[in-house]
Amino acid sequence: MDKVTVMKISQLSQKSGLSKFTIRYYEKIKLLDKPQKDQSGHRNYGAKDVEIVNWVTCLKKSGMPLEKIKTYTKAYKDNDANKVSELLDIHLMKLKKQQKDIEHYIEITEKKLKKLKGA
Amino acid sequence: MDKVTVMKISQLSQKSGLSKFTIRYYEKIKLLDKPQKDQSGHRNYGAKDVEIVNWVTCLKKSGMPLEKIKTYTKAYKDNDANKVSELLDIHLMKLKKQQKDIEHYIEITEKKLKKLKGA
DNA sequence: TAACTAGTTAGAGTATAGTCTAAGTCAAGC
DNA sequence: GCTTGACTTAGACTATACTCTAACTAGTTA
Repeated sequence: MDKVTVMKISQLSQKSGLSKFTIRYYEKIKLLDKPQKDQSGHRNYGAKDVEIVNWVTCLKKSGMPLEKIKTYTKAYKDNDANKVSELLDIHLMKLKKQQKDIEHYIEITEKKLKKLKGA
Repeated sequence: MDKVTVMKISQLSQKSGLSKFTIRYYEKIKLLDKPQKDQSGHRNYGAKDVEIVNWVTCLKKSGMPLEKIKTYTKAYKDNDANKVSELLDIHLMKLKKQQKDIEHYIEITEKKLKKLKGA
């Protein structure tokens, strides 16, 4: 049998951009599952974990609080497709609202700048 | 002389959407100036204060931390137009990055949803 | 074998941004 | 003149999300 991608916490940290502290913290608050450990008790992560962590980061960066992300990943792990779509639909609406807000803030900021530089 | 708009903290709270606690908190951390007080020691706010608070809210909602907002409002009060434009330019760039990121997250989310609903 | 590196744990500490409480003052209406 | 309601203060408390420390272990390298 050939080896599947297996990595320790440092590599997952590098790949995901999250610190080792944060990864362990996410495990502590049960946002991430406890991974398998090797004979020394060190965490072993695979490609699937990278995928999950990156998706969590995506949700987090778009403003979803960790508790909500937890609900989402739970539904995901439970294969509850209905719940997942429902949550993503809501998330999508929020993103679109955010998009509008930011557009608005850009306008305001540009107006302020124009006024400032014109004066 | 006719009366200029004068309001107490409750009305400023209503007009701005910030809680009374938050307004006093912003004063405490020196984000907002101490307003004038009436004979009973109650804060009096004017139209200019509403404007400032709304602008602070705008900056905050677009992700600027309070400490940064403080720097900005300081430059604004100092009439340091150069500093203000500089800060707003940086802010604008961040907003545009945010806009791109959100666009990206919307795409990802829509893709996930399509996959989920198609399957 | 001794040092070095990377990992482990529980739990303490930090940063940011509020949020609320207790105890009090003051003006208006009944 | 007393209750009611809106205000005042200092300071304690909460929530969210990390971030780090101390004390330890296990494997590798000179």
